[in-house]
Amino acid sequence: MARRVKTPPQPQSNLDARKATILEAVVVEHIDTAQPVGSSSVAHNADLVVSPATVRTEMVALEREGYLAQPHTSAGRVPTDKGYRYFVDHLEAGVLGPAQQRQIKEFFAHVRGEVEDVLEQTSLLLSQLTSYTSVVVGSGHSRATVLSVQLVNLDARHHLLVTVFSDGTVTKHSVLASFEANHVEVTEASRQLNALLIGTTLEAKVQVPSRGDTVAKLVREAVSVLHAEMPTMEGEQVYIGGSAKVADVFEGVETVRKVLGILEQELLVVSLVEDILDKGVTVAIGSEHGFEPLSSCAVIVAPVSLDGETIGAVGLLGPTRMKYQEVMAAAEAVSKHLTTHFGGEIERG
Amino acid sequence: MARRVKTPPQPQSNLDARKATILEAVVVEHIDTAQPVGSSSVAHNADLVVSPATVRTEMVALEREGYLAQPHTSAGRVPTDKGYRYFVDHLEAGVLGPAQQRQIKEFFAHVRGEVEDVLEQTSLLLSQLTSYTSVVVGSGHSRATVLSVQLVNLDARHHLLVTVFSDGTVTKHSVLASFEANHVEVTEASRQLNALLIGTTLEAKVQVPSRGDTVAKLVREAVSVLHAEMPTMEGEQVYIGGSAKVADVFEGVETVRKVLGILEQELLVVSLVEDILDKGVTVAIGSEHGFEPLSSCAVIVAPVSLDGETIGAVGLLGPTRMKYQEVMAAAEAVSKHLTTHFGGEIERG
DNA sequence: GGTTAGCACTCGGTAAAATCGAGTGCTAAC
DNA sequence: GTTAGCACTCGATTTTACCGAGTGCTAACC
Repeated sequence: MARRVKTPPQPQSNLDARKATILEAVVVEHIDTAQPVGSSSVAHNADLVVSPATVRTEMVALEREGYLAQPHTSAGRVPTDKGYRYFVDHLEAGVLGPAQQRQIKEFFAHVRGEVEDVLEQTSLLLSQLTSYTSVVVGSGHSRATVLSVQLVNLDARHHLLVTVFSDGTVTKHSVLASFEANHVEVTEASRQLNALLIGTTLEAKVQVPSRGDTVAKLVREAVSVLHAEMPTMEGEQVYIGGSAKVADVFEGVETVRKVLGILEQELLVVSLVEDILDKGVTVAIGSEHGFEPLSSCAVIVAPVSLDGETIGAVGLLGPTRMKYQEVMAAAEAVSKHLTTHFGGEIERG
Repeated sequence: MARRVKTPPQPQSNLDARKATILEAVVVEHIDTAQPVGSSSVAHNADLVVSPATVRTEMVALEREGYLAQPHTSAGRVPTDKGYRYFVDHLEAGVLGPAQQRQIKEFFAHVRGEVEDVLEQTSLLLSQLTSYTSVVVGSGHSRATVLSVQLVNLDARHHLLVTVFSDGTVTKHSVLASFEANHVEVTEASRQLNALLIGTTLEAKVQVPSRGDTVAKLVREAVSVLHAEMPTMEGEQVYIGGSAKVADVFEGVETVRKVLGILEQELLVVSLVEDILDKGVTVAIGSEHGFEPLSSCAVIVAPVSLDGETIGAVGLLGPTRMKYQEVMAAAEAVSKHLTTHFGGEIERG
């Protein structure tokens, strides 16, 4: 679909050095204190050797250009989304603290279990690491091929279709037949399904038998149930870690409520993360993601890829005044580790 | 383990009719307004034909007996946990509004899909119905027998053990072997596993082959991986619906944070619900569940059973001043529907 | 003896007033 | 272009006053 052109990586807006320094100082301090920042604290701060008055003049300019805003006349300045954007675009990559590095290493050295478990635990790790709410998305297995199919009968009419995919995911689907089938027939259907489906993707059409016998009917039923899953894009996995952090990190019950409400709708979250990823961006600030209820949030995402293909993403959600450098470093580190974790798992095998 | 004796069903404390009426009036009004309740509003209210002064005298008594409390001298009274307890114990069963009844019927008429999906959706239904956070717990499948096992090989050393249980659950476990195995061996191991495990429960010990060939080693490996799951009590499913409601329903960021934090630890939630269920109770108010961080919460649970056995539970979590009657009715109705939904599903089969 | 009207009293909540001070914009001098 | 100086603004905080809902007590009432 038509999307806005990918611009973020090359910052277009240019500020002279001093304005940039001032803007940065304001952002840094405001992230730290959550308070509007005044001219004098900026002047005293940093490598600026100018008076507050000069800073003030510059701030007026920055405000006119949309980088800063004033909550009210006699208050300091607060960064706008555009201000944060500039800040982030000009951020040199941060380095993780040694403790955090150790924690990540420790985690990936000891984590084990199914992919799903690893992803879930990773989301906890991330939220612990950053104190923000984390989102870990594993993409669907539309590309995966079928490794094995099995029809298990629960009773005469109820069967369970269990499918194993090449990416290690397993799905189950109830198959409720309008006719009875005995054990032998189910086993035979299972055999035929295997012959039919192994090696195919869910997207592929398969030739189902058109005969009218019980086995053929079972096979048709099973295939249709399996393919019916397709449109729902199932297989998308989402793991949200540290939703409680929302209450810490946002002020105002209303905001907390809204954000929690969004987080509950996991599909929404997935599409948000994928949207951001599509735009080739790693940070979406405030209104940038075009998602009104989250206009006071910033979202940081980092893709997890395997063989050059994106197989998932990790994301972090916080207020616009979030600790970008730290969090971006954490997201990147974890996504890298995830990549090698899964990559290594397969190569080593 | 030793537990407090099951008392709640037969209320031991007896208040004379008037005190009871007053207590009830206070509870009702406080639930409605969230404000301390004064003597005059109680006197005007209801079937009491006494003056505020009399009500006051009674209130002093009720306070002395621990049913009411006064936030400060010149304020009205607020129910204590004990007060709520009395109220709940003497509550006649409520009736659901027609709209809600319809919604529930509608839901169960149209819901379909796997058990897991139904439970998840049910948790959403419950929270929508009641405006509180809901918890739906499906108990583990320790009692279920194995219907089918299959070992699928991903590559020479990685295999996936997929097990189908009689209750319709499916589990998968990675099996990482220290040796290589070819397709034929894996298939054979799969066959032997089936022969070995079908019909057994996870608790049962099975006789594994002690030979040293690849197939036997695979079988041993697979069995041990499968049985290793046992102690973790896996199979417990939890679905939490409407966690965002927490922000609406509790005042004070601190409380919201605490409750959300608890909800995140799903294991904790399960054990809480099961604990309450164990005590034979359907409502746990404030400190009754002995779980400090939730001391400002009330939890309502209703078991879901099948063939006389408890297979799960639905729960609702709100402030102690929650709408008990409504919520209990909703919980009961939904749990009944769930029971028949699953019961019917199997019988009809 | 239980009930009630009357009354003094308490004390949180709200509102108005006073105060403070961080921060601003402007101007004039450097 | 920079800066010191200054009047001004305006949110936040504190102070004070006040209101009134609600209490507990007592004395009268039935």
